[in-house]
Amino acid sequence: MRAQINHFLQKAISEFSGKYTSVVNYDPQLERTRNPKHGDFTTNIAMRLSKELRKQPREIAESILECFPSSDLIEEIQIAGPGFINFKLSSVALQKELMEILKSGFNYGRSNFGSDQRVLVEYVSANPTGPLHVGHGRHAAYGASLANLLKATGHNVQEEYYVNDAGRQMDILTVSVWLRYLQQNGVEIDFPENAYQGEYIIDIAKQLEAEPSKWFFSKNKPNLKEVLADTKTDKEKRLDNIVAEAKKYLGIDRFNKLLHKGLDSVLSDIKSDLSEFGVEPDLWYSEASLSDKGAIERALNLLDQNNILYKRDGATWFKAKKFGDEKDRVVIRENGVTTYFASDIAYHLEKRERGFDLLLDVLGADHHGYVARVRAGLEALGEPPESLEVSLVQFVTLYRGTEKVQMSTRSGKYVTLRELRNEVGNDAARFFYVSRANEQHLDFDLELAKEKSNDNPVYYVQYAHARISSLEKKLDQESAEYKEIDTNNLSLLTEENERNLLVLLSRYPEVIQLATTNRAPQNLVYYLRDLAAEFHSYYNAHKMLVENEQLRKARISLALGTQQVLYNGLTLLGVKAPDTM
RNA sequence: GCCCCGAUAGCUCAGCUGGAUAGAGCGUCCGCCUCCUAAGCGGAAGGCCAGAGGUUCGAAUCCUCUUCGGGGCGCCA
Repeated sequence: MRAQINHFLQKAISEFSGKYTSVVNYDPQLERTRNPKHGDFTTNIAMRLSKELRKQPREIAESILECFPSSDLIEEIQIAGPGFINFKLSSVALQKELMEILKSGFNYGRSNFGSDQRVLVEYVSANPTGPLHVGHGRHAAYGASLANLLKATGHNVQEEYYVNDAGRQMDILTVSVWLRYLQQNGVEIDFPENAYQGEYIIDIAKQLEAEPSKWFFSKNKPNLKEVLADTKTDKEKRLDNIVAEAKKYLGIDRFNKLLHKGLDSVLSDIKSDLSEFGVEPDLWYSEASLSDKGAIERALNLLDQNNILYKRDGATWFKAKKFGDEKDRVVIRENGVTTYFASDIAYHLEKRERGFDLLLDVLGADHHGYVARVRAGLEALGEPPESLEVSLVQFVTLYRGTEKVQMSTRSGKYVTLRELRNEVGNDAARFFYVSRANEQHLDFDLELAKEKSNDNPVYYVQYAHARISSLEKKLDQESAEYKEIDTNNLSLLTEENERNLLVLLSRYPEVIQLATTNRAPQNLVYYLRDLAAEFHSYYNAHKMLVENEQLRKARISLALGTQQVLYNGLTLLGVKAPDTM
């Protein structure tokens, strides 16, 4: 719709500007109006050309309109205010659009706007050291919705979860399980406060009891007393000592086997949690696999060949500053172990090598400092810096009514995504998570999300869909002739409510495109609320199933078109469109 | 100290690639079910868009500074 009129306008401008060569390719910037008094679309082109052409905007507008092709899509064109050109859509145009919705069904609003650009959306990527919490839920909902939007607009999308299954945190996970297991078996242990505290560790340890042979435990007790009692050394160092003791006691093979017990357990919990939440990454990319196949070494070698690495204080540094970062960064520590950052350069290089044009990372706002550094890494390896795009997601604060729910990751006392979903339901969770701009802190009110009332925006939108389903059900009880749908008399849709609804429906494809370009699913959320409101308003003001057959069928068509758009939009957000409520 | 994000109705927030009288929900107040789902609708009140400059025909939107919040600045991940 918009594209069509934009096309006319461009033609008119280009014809008009034959006399003024400088303005041939002006983008008309056709926009929807806010105020219905100004028609449906508006352009400010005349005002923008005014200075350059040294003419009054209104005069320019007149000239452009002389070149504007006549079309049955436009009912009225007006020059208004300081020089806006306002277009009012004809009822024919609106009817055509409704027919388009009914014909295209789920494809309505989809486009090839992205022209098949290959986009890799990486999101959540939470460390596999414990269950997902409510913050990760926001990442999941945002990332998945964004991926859906990109797909709907013709991008070739891969969704990925990067599993940080390497490094110290895995060792800590392993000893956390081990120590809990030992406790269960009568070994007296003062569990370190900086090991993982959560209940789930105890659960994993309990599952070990079912192992056929107790390969990770033997009669001779580990020599932990000394290590644990050593309160003089730093507690992090002490934890490392415990790890060392565990490796010594178990041997590296058994230690790794135990590590995988813990990892698999946590990861399978994360996978099922996300899956139930409607989030299914195409690939779970293992960090450990990167070093296994030598990708990190290879990336570092490439950097070295380009003379971008140097040694200092026993460590190997990357000249990040040269590429816009605020300081250089370590890639190989003094102890010979590569840093997380090194893995990340390797991973992102590898993404590019897999052929992705755009690497879209959804990260926590606390990672913002890290963006410049990874981008620097890519650039140093000859990749365009703009191939990495990052969407930062701010934190979530849970409220129960007005009361803040206290959480602390350290003590393992936090509300998990699973708990949240069980309490408020998947639909409310998905909807609430993406209602807020990703860069805004989100206050998530559990009470409101649970509420089955008009206060709850999820139900409000779903209710509009269900109401229409209910109409259909009514139709089904009637004669074949009565329930037959035909769109031959859409011109009978002359009520103000009907026009408003038709106009709003025709905006849907533009909203999808806008939400995608802005990386802003909330644009769609607010649109769906508006659409639901418009429908509820119409529904209350006018009866759908009227005696007059032609009018009835026209109204049913409108209702079905509305239902289709609600369905399409909710589906992109991962929210169900129920038939009954 | 440096960097990122935010500040819009009593509350929670949209709007931010500049447009014409600044929007929604909640809350407050007044109405609407012998009628297709009242999980709904109609109406009223409520604003110096944090402050000050600047750019522009035009600024909530862009730039600068200030104030107040949140977060980040590791040879952690």
